[in-house]
Amino acid sequence: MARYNARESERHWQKVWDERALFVTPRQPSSGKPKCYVLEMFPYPSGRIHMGHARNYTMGDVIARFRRAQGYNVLHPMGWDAFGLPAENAARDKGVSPRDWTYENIASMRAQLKLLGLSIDWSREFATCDPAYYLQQQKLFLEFYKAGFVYRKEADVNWDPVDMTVLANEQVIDGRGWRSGAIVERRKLSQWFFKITDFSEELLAALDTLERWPEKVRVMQKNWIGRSEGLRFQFQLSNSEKLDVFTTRPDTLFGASFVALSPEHPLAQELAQTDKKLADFIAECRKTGTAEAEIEKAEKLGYDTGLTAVHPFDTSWKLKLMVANFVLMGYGTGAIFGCPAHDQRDLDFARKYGLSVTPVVLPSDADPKSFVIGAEAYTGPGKLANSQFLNGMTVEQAKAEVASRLEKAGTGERTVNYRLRDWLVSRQRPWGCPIPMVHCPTCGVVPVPEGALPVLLPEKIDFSVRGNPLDADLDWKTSVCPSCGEAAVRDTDTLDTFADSSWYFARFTDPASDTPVNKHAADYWLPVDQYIGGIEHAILHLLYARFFTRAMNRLDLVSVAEPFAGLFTQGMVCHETYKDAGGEWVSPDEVEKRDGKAFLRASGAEVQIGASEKMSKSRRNVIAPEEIIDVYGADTIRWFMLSDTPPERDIEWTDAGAEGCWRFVQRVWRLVTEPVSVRITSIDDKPSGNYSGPELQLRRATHQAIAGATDDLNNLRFNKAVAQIYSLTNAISSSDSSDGVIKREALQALVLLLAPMMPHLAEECWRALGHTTLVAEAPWPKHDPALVASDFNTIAVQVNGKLRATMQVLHGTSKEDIEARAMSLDPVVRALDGKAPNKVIVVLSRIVNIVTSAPSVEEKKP
RNA sequence: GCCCGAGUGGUGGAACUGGUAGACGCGCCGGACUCAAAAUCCGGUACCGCAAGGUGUGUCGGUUCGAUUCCGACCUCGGGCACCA
Repeated sequence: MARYNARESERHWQKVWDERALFVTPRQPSSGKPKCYVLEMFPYPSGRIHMGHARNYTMGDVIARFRRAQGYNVLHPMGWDAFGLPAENAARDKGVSPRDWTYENIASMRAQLKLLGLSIDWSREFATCDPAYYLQQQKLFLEFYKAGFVYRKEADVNWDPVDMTVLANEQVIDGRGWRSGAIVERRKLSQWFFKITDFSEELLAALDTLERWPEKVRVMQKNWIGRSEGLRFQFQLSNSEKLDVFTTRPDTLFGASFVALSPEHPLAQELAQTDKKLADFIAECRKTGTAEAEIEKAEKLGYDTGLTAVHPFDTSWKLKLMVANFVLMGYGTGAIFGCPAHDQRDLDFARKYGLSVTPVVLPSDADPKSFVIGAEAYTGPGKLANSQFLNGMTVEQAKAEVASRLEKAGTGERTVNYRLRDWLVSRQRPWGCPIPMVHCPTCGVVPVPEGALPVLLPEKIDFSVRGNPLDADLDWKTSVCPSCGEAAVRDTDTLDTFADSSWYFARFTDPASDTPVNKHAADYWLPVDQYIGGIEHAILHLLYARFFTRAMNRLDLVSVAEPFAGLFTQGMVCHETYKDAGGEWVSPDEVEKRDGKAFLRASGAEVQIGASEKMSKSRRNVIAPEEIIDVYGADTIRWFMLSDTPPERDIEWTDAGAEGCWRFVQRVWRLVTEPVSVRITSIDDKPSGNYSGPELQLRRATHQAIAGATDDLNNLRFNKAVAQIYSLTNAISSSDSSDGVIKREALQALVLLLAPMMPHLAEECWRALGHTTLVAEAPWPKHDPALVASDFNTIAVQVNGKLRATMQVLHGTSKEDIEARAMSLDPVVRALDGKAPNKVIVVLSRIVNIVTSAPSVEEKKP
């Protein structure tokens, strides 16, 4: 029998699926079927598909094919997140246009993806750099603008000096730009923002409704939004101004020993105008970076303004007004009152400047007379002390009391503060969606009228200029004011590319719509039932997409508020790393492995085997998917990605594993096609009547595999579904049954279960079994519950909790009979050694535990 | 520092609501077929022990007839957040 020729078969079946437009989802999906929208995070067209893509898209494809077989209307589209800096860098380095570079990459990546045999509806494909797409995005931007979800303001922003653009807070990691790794600088610029903070509360609250999201992602978003409840109130200052502060600990107000402003606080700035030393101090503070390490070792520094603040409950009590480097302008009001006894930062500060430290919350076990604060602030619960009318209250009671008194006095208000800040979306980059705004000297900022859209990018972008090429392109930049008709200039910034990916899933539901979203189509398909991608987007993309969906929902463009009902974050693909004697990274294809050691293929010199790490160019441990497809075929790589490792964990690519997958492909093919004494019968034959012996055994294995694999796929446990299929394969090849009908039933089930995972092999086997239809169109097999439950149970027999024997017991046997049988077993008799059982526990169909005596104290000790 | 998650054979990993720890894969060992090899097939494979048996799920303790699973403390690794008042 000929070996399975993956290359030929895969090409053939891909052509057949394509010709029959099998995966093209109709515009009018058949009614009466449930819908299922399966989506993987769309790729950036870097030029090549990597193993991470292969894993991601294989998982999505398995779900899409599985749901299709189960009778769902499935939507499974693909597109390209096509704006972004790599295209600009390529353009600058190679002198090509970013557009050509991007579309060429898309063409080659599309071809590579198609080799994987994915069940994708390619008729819905688009790239975010298509003018047809960004036209709709500009419309959406203007709708957001009209609704007040977009605004422009001057603010201190994060400037990435390498990528030459501003960045959103989410894109600054440890003080560095997320792409370039450059330390970001602070600049005061006028920029566009999306008002994501309007949605803080609902973005937070709705996290609890996202039951099919990983807990981890929900926690990360929760922390990022950072809700804290507290009190905002006013201090009367000695210069007769008023100062707003925010606190989460109003209960500690009688422990206050100073009031502090952020160096960036307007009042601090104002005072600095007439106070040279303060101006110097503020300048000094600005120098401190925002990187983690710097903050860690940064000393608490303060400057006494000479002003004082009046304590809200005691007009004779004056608190020093300081400017302190650790007070952030971006949180709360940019001003605080310091209570050193109960806040570590305030304590460090107070010790340095000799300010008073009065404990006002005492732990329940503390002696009020002797309780003092040492080097550590006390932040735990307790009773109030040294606090006039608050004395004796709990922290909660005192918080409420202070809040209501200040609210009554009209100088305070209970508020909720969020860490989340508005999303800065302006980018000083030319390869992005132009912001459809015009700046007119007389009318100010004016939106481009819808009829004048799209604002197209220029045909040619000149990268030789300094700064943003769009800004330097006078032809492009020069425009007229839509309002007064006079000369004006375009906004030369483009939108953050994360905006592009914040609504593409809605666009896929009708990519030809002449409005951003066809509400009818979107309402049918949304939310995405299963979204799959990397954990690295836990905050960035996933938070932005949630915001966009909510904003679109408020504008009645879509009915859903949440875009992704189910989210799955898959692990990375790793590979061993190698270093030569000189410490240089060595690529796996230069390496030969023998006896657990690695040698250079060329010279035979031994190389050091390092840790398994994420495949990356810098470590040279990349395996290209197309090379594997070329040797073994797509089904092998797909099977590898699904086997063994749970999908959320990192998987290690190994040659041995790949060969094992390839051997399994051949094994299935042999099993289906090899000549056997019992020729499997016609496709219409179905098992009937009662079977026993090997026939019953094989039928059981078949139906258990169907039940198990179905359950595993429903729960995205691909590795376990794979194990079920292996078990069924073993059962078929070792079966003694000579009944062709039973064998056909088993083989068909095997092929059907295999179909979502190894679709090409499955088609080939399906045909070999005599079918003229496609397995891709065959319904998912159903198990017979009677065959999954066995008549017999294997019951474990323990003596004093230790396993001594097992026995086969007919279903329905009484406890008494089970106990009697257990007692008569040889190993049990031996273990009992004449002792009478004290107690016998019988759990039907599971276990018998014979206890001779309650373990004495001695016995329990080791 | 705070918040998550994970520690199981040589290895990737199974074990449903506490009930036979190690399914399934990889690797390894032995055998068959072969002149030989590849491929394939059969058997074995947690550890100690000839066996009976004993020991084993990061460590220590607890609850229980029974704990990988529940509780407490700790150790290690991974991830996230971090001057957020």
